[in-house]
Amino acid sequence: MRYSHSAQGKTRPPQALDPRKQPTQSRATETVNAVLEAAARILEKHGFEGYTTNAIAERAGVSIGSLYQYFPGKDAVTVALIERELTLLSADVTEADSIADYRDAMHHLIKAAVTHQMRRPKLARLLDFEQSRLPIAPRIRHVTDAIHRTLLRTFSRPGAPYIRNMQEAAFDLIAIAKGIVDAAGERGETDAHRLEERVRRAVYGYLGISSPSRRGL
Amino acid sequence: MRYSHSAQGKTRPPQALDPRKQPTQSRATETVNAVLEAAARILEKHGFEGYTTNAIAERAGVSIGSLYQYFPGKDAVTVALIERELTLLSADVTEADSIADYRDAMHHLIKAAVTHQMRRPKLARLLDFEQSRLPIAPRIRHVTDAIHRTLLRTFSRPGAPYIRNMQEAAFDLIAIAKGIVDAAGERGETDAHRLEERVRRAVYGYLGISSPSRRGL
DNA sequence: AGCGCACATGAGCTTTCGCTCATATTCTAT
DNA sequence: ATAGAATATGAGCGAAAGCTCATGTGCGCT
Repeated sequence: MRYSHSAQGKTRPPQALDPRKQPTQSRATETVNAVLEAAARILEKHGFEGYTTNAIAERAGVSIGSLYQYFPGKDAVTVALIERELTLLSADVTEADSIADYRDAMHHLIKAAVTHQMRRPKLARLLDFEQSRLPIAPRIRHVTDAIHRTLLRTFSRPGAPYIRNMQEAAFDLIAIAKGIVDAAGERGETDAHRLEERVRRAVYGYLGISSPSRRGL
Repeated sequence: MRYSHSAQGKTRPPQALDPRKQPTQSRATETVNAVLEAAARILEKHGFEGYTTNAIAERAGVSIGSLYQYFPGKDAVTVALIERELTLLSADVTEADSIADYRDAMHHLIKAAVTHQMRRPKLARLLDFEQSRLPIAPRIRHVTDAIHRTLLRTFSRPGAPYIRNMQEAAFDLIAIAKGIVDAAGERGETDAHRLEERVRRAVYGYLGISSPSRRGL
């Protein structure tokens, strides 16, 4: 009976989990944001090792009681953080929908993926891992689905190569980008452009299209 | 703090000046193996959630005290398990050194990587994560270095394409394979051949060589 | 001023988990 | 058979972590 899911067992009367409910730039929102950023920073600095609710609250400058006023449990903090980060990525990714040329759209997608994973590399990696451990939260599902749909739409463009299994390809492309960037991040690489170029080679190879322009490797 | 090698720190008598002890491995080895396999099974079934020393000992059919007789701490169990799994991979990978043709060697490497990651997908994924969290154990370093060297040797074969940065390429290839296979494993895919084919496309694209045995994609 | 509501606080409860150590058991040598 | 070394056992200790709740504090309203 450890990890509490997003929903709650006990009768906790008031609002709890929803960070964006009131139109006011309220103290509640401030606290929620402070907690999320504190959680992010702790994950980046100490990993799961130091990722405790007490540490998060202290770093956020709020009491532990306040943290539990806005989040039903530790996992809810993590889920909210995942949602926050994925929303940033999603906003970037969906821009591809308004790019006419297929190649330009693909380029944009790869850049978005690499940029996201490089922005806060350790955080992205750790959250990714937690996401696989946690029960699938609808709020997260919603965001990842939007990303996925943009990929599928891009694959269906005029000018796009034939792709046997688009669903599969969408997952694989994300996996390739994450794989290369995460591993590089762990080794301390920081040059996003180089990484982008390498991811592009792998992705274009995967899709069976020749690398555009490009130096001969 | 804890971590360290798989065996004990005390002076263990080399056992067996008495030749009658042949058919059964020593009890120490039995216990160590039981513990490692128990640890593996718990990780596969419950993830880090249920990965406690008491649970490992119980599942291995030994007492918690015995576990600590052979391992200086919990992390040492994990390190030994990582070493055990990586050694299997390494044995497979280094076979590539005795394959004459460059393409055949690459094919073998990719197959080995995919097979390893697919054999016990969840275990491989979790151990991979732990490896990044733990201080670098020399025994593990040794095994991964051997794998890495085989990759570099393969890249240097006659017939191999020009590769600008072989170190980087070696890391990237492993990352691509892990990325694709891990993500697929999480979605429940089990067809190793299909995965191999996809990894090959990405890898060959990355290396800038056209995919051999052409299925039109 | 007085009242009541909304939220903040943090000491501390409860449980879990890594690990120890006093004791028991098994093995080996004589 | 007996001593003594080697090894196994598991109750339980100390620390850590998630979470609660009795109490405190600020604020709007009358």
